[in-house]
Amino acid sequence: MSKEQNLKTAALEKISHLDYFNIAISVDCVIFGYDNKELKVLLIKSDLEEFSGLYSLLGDLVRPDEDLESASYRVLRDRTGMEDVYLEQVHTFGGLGRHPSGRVITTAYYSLIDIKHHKLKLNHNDLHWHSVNDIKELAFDHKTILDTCLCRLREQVMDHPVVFNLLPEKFSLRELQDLYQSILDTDLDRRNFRKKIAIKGWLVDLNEMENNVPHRPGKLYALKKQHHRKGPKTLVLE
Amino acid sequence: MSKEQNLKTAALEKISHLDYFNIAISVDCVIFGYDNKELKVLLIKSDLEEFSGLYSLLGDLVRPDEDLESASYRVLRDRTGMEDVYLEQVHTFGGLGRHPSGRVITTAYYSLIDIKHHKLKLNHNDLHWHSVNDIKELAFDHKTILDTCLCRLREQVMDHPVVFNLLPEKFSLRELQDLYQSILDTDLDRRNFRKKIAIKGWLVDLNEMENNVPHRPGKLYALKKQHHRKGPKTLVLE
DNA sequence: AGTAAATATGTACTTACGACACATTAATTT
DNA sequence: AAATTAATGTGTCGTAAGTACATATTTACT
Repeated sequence: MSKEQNLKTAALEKISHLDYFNIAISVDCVIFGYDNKELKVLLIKSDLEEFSGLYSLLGDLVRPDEDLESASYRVLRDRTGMEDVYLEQVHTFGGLGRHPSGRVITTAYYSLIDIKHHKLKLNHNDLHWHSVNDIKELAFDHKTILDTCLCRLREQVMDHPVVFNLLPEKFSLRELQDLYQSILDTDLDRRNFRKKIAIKGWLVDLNEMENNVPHRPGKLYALKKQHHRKGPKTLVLE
Repeated sequence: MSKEQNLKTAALEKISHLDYFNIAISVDCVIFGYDNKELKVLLIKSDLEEFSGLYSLLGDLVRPDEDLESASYRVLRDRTGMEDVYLEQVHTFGGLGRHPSGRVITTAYYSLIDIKHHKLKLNHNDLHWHSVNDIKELAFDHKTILDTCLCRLREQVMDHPVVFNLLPEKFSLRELQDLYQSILDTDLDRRNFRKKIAIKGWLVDLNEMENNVPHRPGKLYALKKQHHRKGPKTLVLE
């Protein structure tokens, strides 16, 4: 290798080394909620000029002294005031042009919370629940991120007892079915749905009844303790 | 806010800003192969003193001008000489202590290649195929990464035609069953396995026979063109 | 020619899934 | 108080897929 090439290589390496650390990493949380028979997601008005008028997911840069889950929980805590929330990593998005101010790679998480239990810390802020079905466009690549997380949620819903995090502790089978229908965006046969849920063995019959419903009240159920899934998803290996 | 606090905050922000860009991001590839009825993974001797004697996955820092898939393909190309390889993102690992030289967040991919078709570019290097079952310990958190990717592969195997990337173009049903058994680490009933595969409709009967086998030769099959899955996994939304 | 080893195939049993109808209960209305 | 309304609660049948299991056939090898 010639002397010039050596110099050139050294210079390149120097630049490269600096650039390697010129990539920022963030987390974005797709925070799902459920209300009025609709699946909702928590969004905030984008503060970037490029995306003025558009909403975006809740996210933040990852700090040097926290891991990815900690960063996600910080975002969740700051925005919703909630702590023990179901959280699951979905995908990392690293496209070159995804952030107008520079190179930012983001890891997307989805989480499930009971809307009723959270006091929006920030009514002064432009933070609101939006019906997932109504969302056509978001800032950055956040629409893709949302779609990816929704897709993951739909994959999970029948095999894992996660969506109970969207409901109050006690619920009727009708409420549960309505929730499933919102998530899957389909109608389900009531008898087959009940059979399917019964087989899972996830629920306990509380021997209580709904009240304050304008019709015959249904039985109330709760998720069995052993199936509670709060906190970050634990990797189940093998 | 007092003046001192202001100064303090400004200083903190300065430090924080620098630190934000003091996180490096890498990709690690779990490159699976299949040979001698065993599932293999491509590993290299770790070059870090802390992990001397241990093997590690193949990875590299992500360059500022490439996205995550490009970085993974670069690693694959450099190490195996192969281009059109199945690749799927699995998980991002961002623990604080995972890299001894500093903060490195890594996105893990797995890929599937036909061992026979790749000319190990680097026999001089300490690059070798290892039986997945024999691996007890790896450098960094790479054992966890490997386990996570193996877990994902097992989830995919029955529902998606991906493992054919591990086989030559033409194969017998016995070879395919052996492969499934290696991946799932179980015995499968031959008749039920064939029925299950037949129902998928993934294969074409080539009307050819094995040869050079020391027993009655079986029919040869190939994956239908329409089910070929090369390149990076395409996100199928909704 | 005989033996060994693998291929190729079918049936009976059980379990899950999907379509579908009717009696019951409580709140509301008349 | 009786009738109406709207939702709850439950069972069957046909179909599709999953599992367990045995025998005849073909080729290579000795």
